[in-house]
Amino acid sequence: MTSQYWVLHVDLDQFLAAVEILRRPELAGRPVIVGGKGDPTQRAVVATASYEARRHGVRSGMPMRTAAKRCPDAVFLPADNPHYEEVSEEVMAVLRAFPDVVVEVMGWDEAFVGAETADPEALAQDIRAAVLAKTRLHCSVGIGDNMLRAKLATEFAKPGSPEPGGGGGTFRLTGANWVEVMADRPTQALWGIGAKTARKLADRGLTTVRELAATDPAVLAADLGPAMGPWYVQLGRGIGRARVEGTPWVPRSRGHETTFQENITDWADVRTEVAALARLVAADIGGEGRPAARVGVKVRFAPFSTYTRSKTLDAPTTDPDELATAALDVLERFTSRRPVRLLGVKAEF
DNA sequence: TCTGGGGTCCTAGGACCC
DNA sequence: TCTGGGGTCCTAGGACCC
Repeated sequence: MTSQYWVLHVDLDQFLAAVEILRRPELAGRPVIVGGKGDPTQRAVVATASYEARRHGVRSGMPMRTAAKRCPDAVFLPADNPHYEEVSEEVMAVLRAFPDVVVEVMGWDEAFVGAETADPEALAQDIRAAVLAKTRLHCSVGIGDNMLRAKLATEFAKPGSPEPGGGGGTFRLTGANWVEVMADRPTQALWGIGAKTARKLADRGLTTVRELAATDPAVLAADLGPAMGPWYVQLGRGIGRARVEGTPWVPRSRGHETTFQENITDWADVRTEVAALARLVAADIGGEGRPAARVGVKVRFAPFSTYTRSKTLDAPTTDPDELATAALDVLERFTSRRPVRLLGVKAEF
């Protein structure tokens, strides 16, 4: 066997729920739902549902209230982000400990691994075994000849995948089986095409990956934008970035936002909250030593209409007073005084 | 289904400049 | 003066992802 470059996509199974079950083993086998403050009557959404909860139709992103209706017997737990961050770091350290691999972290619970190997399935199994041994967490690994295919392959590796040959913890998706596995699926199965774009494509007669792949990129460029149009066609053809990048990520922005349990009706309170959010952001970017060049404010009025305003600062700053003043200036550009559901402040570098 | 919080990138129009 | 063309920055919004 000859060695070649492979992309592996490592994705922890039901990460937040699995971490909580490790802390409280008596929860094993029970439907566990992690999200918000763990109170299903509050304004919050599900961050992760255990497989048992998913069997009742609970999904991430679903309002906690809805989850409670679908699965009243579930154990609801608050999201403990600092802990998940710590556990995630342990997992990433296990990946980085493999010799001659490049690791690109995509979130708490997933990462790409680039490696030169003759046997990517063996490497995938080694990774799964090492992660399990060192962290007691299970993961699935997608194997691909680029990042797009590796990422999509993971879904077929996951426990319970109905794909023939799938569900076994690893799955390989390359140019060799792309058409067989993907061509008849809806365009939304692709990583980067959501509900809105899938509908736009369907309006143009493109419902399957096969149809998208056969489209002239120039036609979609004129229609859906010079970058996005051709990119969608590339997605349909299974084309994506081939090399995993190990260089550390430099954030472009840093922000905080809050949804209030009760809408705010007094504009003086809105101003107070915006100033507080700006100081939170200032603390973050001050700690990172990166001054903000722009400040943005987001306001979501009840029931759910969202607007943003922003401005470029005269000079970049990390000063909390300056950032709070700038955020309040930007806030003044909102003229509506309807009840406010959410406020956010963001710094751009 | 009464819809979190953290982000990224793209698009398009207008301002402004040469 | 009825009027070019290119480039860049600013801003708001949209879509997507974890």
